[in-house]
Amino acid sequence: MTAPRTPTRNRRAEILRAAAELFAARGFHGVSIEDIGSAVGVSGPAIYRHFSGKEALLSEILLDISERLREQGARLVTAPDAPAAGAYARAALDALLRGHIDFALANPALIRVHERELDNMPEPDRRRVRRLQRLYVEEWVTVLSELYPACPPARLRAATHAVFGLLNSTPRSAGELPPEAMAPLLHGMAVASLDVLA
Amino acid sequence: MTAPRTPTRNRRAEILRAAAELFAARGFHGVSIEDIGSAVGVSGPAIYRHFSGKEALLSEILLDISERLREQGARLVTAPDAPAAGAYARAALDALLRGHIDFALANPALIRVHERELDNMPEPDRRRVRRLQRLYVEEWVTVLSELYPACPPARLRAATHAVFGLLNSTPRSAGELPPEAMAPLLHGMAVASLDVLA
DNA sequence: CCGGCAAGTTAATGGTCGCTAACACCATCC
DNA sequence: GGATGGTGTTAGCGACCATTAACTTGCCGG
Repeated sequence: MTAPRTPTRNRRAEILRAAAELFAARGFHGVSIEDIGSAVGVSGPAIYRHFSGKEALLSEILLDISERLREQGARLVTAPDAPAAGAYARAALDALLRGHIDFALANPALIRVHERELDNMPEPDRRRVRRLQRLYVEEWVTVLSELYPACPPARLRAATHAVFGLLNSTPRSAGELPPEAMAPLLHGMAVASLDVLA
Repeated sequence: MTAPRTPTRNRRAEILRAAAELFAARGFHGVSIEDIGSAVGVSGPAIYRHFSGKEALLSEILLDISERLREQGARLVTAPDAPAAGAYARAALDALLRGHIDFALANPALIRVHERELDNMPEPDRRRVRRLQRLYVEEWVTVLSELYPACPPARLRAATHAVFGLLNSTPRSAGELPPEAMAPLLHGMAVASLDVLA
């Protein structure tokens, strides 16, 4: 009765978190299975009791990140009805920004892995991640095209990628400002930068 | 007389360019010496005729990038005299932006390597690159502190990193827009985003 | 009590990789 | 024209690494 609950799930989650942290710090090829094992107090091949291989780890990490971002975006955009055409889109953009910023500030390591390690994924899953990323970008483009209807889609997409670069700077500027100061700064900078699309 | 000129220098430069491209595409640990060799039509250990090892390649690439950026920044900031206090700083920021954007658009692979591979460098050189990067950031902060004197330095530094993220999005949004359209877009977005520091 | 399963362990295997060794070619200089 | 040095080549060595095999241990249902 006092026995350890959910024995497998905890280890799985532990391993995933440790692997993400290590991948963020040293890159996929710079981390060995042994490294990941000893990071959770277990040595080497014990990982294979929970995952089919090293690539499976990366796949699960990246799929989880992409799904969380995409789902968050979809939730916020599909949600309410339209008070006034422009005001709704403005609120949706605000929500997208807030969601992305919160995620980036809370999980700088995940953002780093998401940015860097796509090409090290096995093929079937890579396509899925790319699809999710594309859908997420399209959420942004849809909202932005409502705010800036005169702007061609290619320009909206380029601006979206630029804003992602801005928001994802969190792993690089770690420690410069506390998160409570960083969040509104990034929000303000993003909104202002997008206003040149008008 | 029709013999190949500057035999060593060309090979060296060729190898550096190929290595940078490969490092950008697959990451330092994802590229083998054999890969680099065959990318320049030479096989494997021939690289060691020109470089002492794989890490030396990365060192030379990163030092070159950091020095080019820093030198460019220093040149533009130290250059002219001050017409009006604010107008000069405005021009200096414009020059910094133009320089960084031109570099990023012309060399997306180098930007990628510069962003990602610092930790794979051997220690003595890593410190030098970090110093150059810090100096480059300080150029920006100095100019910005003139434009936004009320803004605390930590905030200026965080904003600078964010703008770098925005400008360095070029490798990710490749092909969305032609460079002639991308450059003014990034310039405008950066200027606008920095204006929230006022 | 006991068979089975989940989750570890260490040892071994096969492959890749960085790097060195040993040798070959060819221009140039005395 | 022979020594020299720069630039290649292929073969081999030692290290590391992902993965598998074989074995241990402890919990838990019957």
